Amino acid sequence: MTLRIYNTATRRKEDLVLLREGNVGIYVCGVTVYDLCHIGHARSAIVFDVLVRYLRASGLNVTYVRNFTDIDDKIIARANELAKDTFALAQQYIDAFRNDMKSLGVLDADVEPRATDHIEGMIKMIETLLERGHAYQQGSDIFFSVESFKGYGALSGRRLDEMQAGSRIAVDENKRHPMDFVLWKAAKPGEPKWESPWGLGRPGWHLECSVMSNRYLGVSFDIHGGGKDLLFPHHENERAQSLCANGGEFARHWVHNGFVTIESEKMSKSLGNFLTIRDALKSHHSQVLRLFLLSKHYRSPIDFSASGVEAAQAGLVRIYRTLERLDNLLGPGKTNVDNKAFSAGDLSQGSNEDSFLPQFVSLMDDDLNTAGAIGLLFEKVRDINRLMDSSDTLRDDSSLRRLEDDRKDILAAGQVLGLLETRPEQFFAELTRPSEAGGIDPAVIEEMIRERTEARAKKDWAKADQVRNRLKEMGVILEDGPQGTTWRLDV
RNA sequence: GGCGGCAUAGCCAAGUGGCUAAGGCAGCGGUCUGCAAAACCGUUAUUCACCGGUUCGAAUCCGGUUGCCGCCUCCA
Repeated sequence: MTLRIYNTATRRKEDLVLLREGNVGIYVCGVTVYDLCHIGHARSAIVFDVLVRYLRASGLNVTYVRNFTDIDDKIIARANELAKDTFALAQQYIDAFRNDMKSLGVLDADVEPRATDHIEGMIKMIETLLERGHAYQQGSDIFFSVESFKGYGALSGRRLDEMQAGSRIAVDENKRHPMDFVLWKAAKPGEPKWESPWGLGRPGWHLECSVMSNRYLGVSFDIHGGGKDLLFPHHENERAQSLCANGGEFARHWVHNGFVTIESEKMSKSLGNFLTIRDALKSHHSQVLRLFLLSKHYRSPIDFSASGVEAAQAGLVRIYRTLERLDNLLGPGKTNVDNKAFSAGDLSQGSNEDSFLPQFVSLMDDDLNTAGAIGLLFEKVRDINRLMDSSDTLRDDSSLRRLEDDRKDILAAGQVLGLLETRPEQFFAELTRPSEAGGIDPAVIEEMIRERTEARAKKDWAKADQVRNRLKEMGVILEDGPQGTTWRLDV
């Protein structure tokens, strides 16, 4: 596997060349914990979740760091609004984040550090920046001097003289250059504060990521990720500080995911058009949301719409129906497949380039083309159904073996995408739970089916159809098969 | 003002120099079924916003036009 992934810093797809062979260090900017997460956060988390799952499945040893920013202006503002303690507020939303991520099937990062646990490191870093002439003090505030770093702007592709600093927000008059940013802020009364050589205060944004990535991954590491909106100023500033204080390369590869829009507009609180993960999960199954969010390339904007998610659900139902058929034919499949399924050795064994997994790998290797990979999954599903439809399959050993292999393959691919990890019957049960399945009594359904079966035996089709229609109105679909009649809720 | 992105069927969406332009959803026709459901088969873009150029060959590269979006302020 050679993952080729777009590097924002060079604006090109590049081979992921690792600093230490076999190991990947990845740092992703998590969330500032002052409110519930929305589906934009979900997309970002899912994209990097898939990246990490894929790297691991390729046999790499991944160290995944995702931080919490738990001290910041917005947290303070929110805490004041609610008359709450900032730490309690942050903790509340860290817990909420963890719950939401779990619901979405997003795996925990290996390290989930918090800014407030690294104040000491931040102070040290500021001292280094001061010593090296990259920072200056104004009163009790410390600023980073963007003009002291000639590479400033290289990451986001901007030039200092082309940016319109202050066009929309007043520039702090203490700054030497309008783009200079704060490293340390003197505490105002009632704000959380820490001791420092410059008096009581708190760190500026950006600094925590520089310190924590360095602490857990080193001066130079492989991948730094986050939403596109973090590119400037956050990542630009982070990079500037880190390179000035630590040297090295900092992040070798920058990966940024695109936004989720609603009605083609970026979600924002001022427009009131943002949807929390919780609310989204009330009306949609988590795997449906995942499939939906992965069905477009991660760098493009994706528009969240009810019809789009419903289409994703219809597609996922199709896959699960096929898995259910496979289970009925072959017995239940393993829910957990070998998570190293995509390492080069495994792939070369008895497979050619046209077979499913190598194709899946080549799509994923091409800048994480999950949309293409999902298309491939559907093609495989059709192949499987076709094979199961052929009448002699039931007695044909080689067909059965092939179906076993096919199932293993799609489950392996699904695992990388964080999909298909549920048993089909459980998936269908979960899918109907949020809707009004509550009013349906299985015993009543069974009785009605018995009634209909009797009518059918007497070829009383009118009565049989009447029962079918009554059930249909209740949202129950009947399926007559060789083993008798089964029922399911309409989804 | 600067920077970046996008435009592919009714809808969603891959494909970024060369076989018949993936796949999903929706629709229509068929197979199966007493009728259905599910599944399968067929069908729905001679064409990829528009104009010009490069090339033996372009949805794919280059230039221009139009439209939409994002960033330059906190944001995943």
